[in-house]
Amino acid sequence: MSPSPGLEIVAEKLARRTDITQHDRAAIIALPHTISRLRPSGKLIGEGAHPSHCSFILSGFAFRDKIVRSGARQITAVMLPGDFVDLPHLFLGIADQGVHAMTDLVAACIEAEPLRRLALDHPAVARALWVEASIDAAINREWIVNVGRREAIVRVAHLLCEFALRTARAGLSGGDGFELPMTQEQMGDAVGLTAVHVNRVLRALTEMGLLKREGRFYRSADWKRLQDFADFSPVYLYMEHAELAARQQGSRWAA
Amino acid sequence: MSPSPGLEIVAEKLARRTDITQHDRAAIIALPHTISRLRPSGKLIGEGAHPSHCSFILSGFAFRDKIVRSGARQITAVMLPGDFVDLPHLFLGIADQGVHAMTDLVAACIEAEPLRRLALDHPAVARALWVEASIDAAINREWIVNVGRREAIVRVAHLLCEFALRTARAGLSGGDGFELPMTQEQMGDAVGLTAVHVNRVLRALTEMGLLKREGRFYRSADWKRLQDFADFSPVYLYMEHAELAARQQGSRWAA
DNA sequence: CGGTCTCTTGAGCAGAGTCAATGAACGTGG
DNA sequence: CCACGTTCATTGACTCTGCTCAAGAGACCG
Repeated sequence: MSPSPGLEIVAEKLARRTDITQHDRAAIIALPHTISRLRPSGKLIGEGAHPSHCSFILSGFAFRDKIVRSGARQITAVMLPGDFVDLPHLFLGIADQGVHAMTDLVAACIEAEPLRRLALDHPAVARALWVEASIDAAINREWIVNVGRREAIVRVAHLLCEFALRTARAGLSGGDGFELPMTQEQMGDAVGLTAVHVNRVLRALTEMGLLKREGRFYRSADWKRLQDFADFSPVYLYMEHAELAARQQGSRWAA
Repeated sequence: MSPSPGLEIVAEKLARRTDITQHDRAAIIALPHTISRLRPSGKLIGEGAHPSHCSFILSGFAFRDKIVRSGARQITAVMLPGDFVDLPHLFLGIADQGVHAMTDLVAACIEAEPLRRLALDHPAVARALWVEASIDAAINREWIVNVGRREAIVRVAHLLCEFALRTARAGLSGGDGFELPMTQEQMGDAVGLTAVHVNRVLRALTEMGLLKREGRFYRSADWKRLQDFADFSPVYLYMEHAELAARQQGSRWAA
């Protein structure tokens, strides 16, 4: 826990979608915070906890989950560098879900109360945070659809399409594919399948020529065709127009 | 569309969780709006539309849904009187989902831009709306879990438990049960099952003595036991303490 | 009184789960 | 440097939950 790397990157992130004044920016950077480093499966927040801070991911992946009575886990969200981890709980007292590191993780833990005050006193910041929270919720809704009404192979394809775009937006996609640092068990927990079935379905996608895998690195020879197969439309990610146009045209890693 | 019934009730709703000044209250009531009446399945917002207003339900039920390629529908949320319909889209340009009336519906359609301005200029209002949006999202997350990781009969029981509390909070629960004006097909679309299977599962719940049905009116002889069976914990509804205590003790309709 | 919508129930099927075993990759301690 | 334990990926055989197809019965409406 060192207070070294500043919150400039948080201000950057918020400024990407919303006009932020220099004054707002300074207020963001001045927020009290610590830097926290976690190992895979390390706990950021426990289910039922009263979070006193709101984390922002600097590097690594994290996920939110809930455990059902049978012991099964459902992952409700995966967060990438540049995502806020705790926005859903910022104005609710209790976390209704746990948050864990998926990989080695570095996060800026911003104290919640100052952040709430900042949001309420700075309309532009409020707006920017609100948009982030709204997108978080939009992804939740798409996941309900994915888990509820698509067959297994389409679900997994959809998950891959989502992360293709999100990793690209986070600057993690090298150009012709992306690394998705989830075990097949975690993928199953995200889309409501067992790890065994995820494995079979990944094989099927590969055999169909829609996907290439090397470990956890995923490529597609025909990105557009995978999106079609996956019933994937990126609207719910609410990406900035420029970004989306670039991705859609395949400037990054579509064939 | 008549501007008659005022927005006092919206101010009330927001004041239930957050302290709102008289000034805030006046600003809310002054928001430009119309009253709209819809028949079942009438459209409030189409998927892909650019909503220019944010509705608040005065009476009746509404739901949000998305259609997948196969033509199947997934309901992502059901809204009751006192719920905001469009909060998830307020600061996003496009609606990623459709919103329809489930029953005869009366809603106050508040113009979006003035509402946004109000929220940004009045911190207490922003906070109140943010909390509402956060609860909306919390329900989404619980639905992901329900659809992804619970077996059919538990899913349906969970849905019933949720609406037992939410209808009670909305003042719709008569005392010993509640009316849930959804067809079994809609229930299936909400929990990721077919109508046929919902029917079978409702029968099973009845035969287990956990549920009594008369048309769409649902009762339980042992509310606590149904909650246990349903793996239901009301935390995610973030009800006010007083409400929750009352419900939990069965002062309304638990046996 | 016919048409439509919803609920109900049966019979058979299949998609995804369970159980189990094997192998690869990796880290760790001797 | 190697033996071992752990985690993850992979594959097969079998099971079962929930789906599909189909048909009938009320209820309601024009």
